[in-house]
Amino acid sequence: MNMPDLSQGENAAAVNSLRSAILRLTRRLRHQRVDESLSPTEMSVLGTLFRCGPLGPGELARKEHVQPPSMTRIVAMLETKGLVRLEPHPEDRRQKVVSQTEQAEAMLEESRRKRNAWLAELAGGLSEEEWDTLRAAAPVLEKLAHLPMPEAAQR
Amino acid sequence: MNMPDLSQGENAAAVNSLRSAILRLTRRLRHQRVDESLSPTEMSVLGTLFRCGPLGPGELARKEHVQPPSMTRIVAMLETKGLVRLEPHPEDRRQKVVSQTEQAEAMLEESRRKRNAWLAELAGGLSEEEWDTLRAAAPVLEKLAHLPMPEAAQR
DNA sequence: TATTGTTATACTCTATAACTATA
DNA sequence: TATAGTTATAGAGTATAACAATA
Repeated sequence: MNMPDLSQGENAAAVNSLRSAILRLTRRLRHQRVDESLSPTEMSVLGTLFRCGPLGPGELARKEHVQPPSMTRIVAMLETKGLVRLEPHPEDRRQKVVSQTEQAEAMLEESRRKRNAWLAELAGGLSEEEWDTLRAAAPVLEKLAHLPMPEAAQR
Repeated sequence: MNMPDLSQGENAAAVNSLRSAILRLTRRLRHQRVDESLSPTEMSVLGTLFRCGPLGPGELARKEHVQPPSMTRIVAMLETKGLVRLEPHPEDRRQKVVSQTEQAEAMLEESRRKRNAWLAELAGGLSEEEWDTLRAAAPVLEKLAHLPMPEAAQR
């Protein structure tokens, strides 16, 4: 196992700070999201479908770290809003396939436009160096979000 | 206003990725927190009191990006658990002052110990360079969480 | 009249348990 | 028996609206 010789104390402080920042950012995102009609997780699911293509509800649930019944609800809501299609799996009749609609693509495009406007405003508050740092951190945070967590976390 | 000449497209992609990573991490934190008896926000409030010293419920609510009634509930819960003291303000009888108890300090210490064990396990999944990136990003994310957000976000 | 905090209430998101249908 | 998904239900966390006390 790759186990670098790192300073535990500094990492603990970093994770501490990361954790509270992440919590507060989540609360801000809930209120200041660019699209009022979609919850953050619904947006996240659309993003996943955009990146990965059609997926089953179960696999979506695993990717989003949500339980299957929650994903059932989320997908149903997205279907009601016309952003997602729910079709039977061609080979296994137990499974279903969730895919984006054209409307979802248009919505993602519009949302992207709004996010750019939001960013243009926000950019005034961060220096270019700070933005560099965030750009570098984004993929690491994504990796962290997907990393299999050791059982030790429960001890 | 400090407005660096930055590449909008790259920042939009970074924020997009940050957002979904933050959402997923929040869900994981909810389940894999080191202290089972405290919600993430309760932990965050204790951390803020530790860093800033005694504060009023209103100021705590602003710092945590929560509405005042929510903070009333959180503080009441922490008081029930013996982690916080709620006293009248010496000068203004409308205000109250929330402060840590000795028990809270002991709990934070124990929680820090557990977090170190969790980190020792987690370290196997990230390279030293990735940890460097996270350490650098932590203060920027904290800043982002506290940045006054422009009205443009609602448009 | 403005400010600090609280009470009462409702909503959103997510989870667990039990169930159906298919493999 | 095992797997994919759903239904029914409950819980945690937060918000808004209305209110009380003090400035």
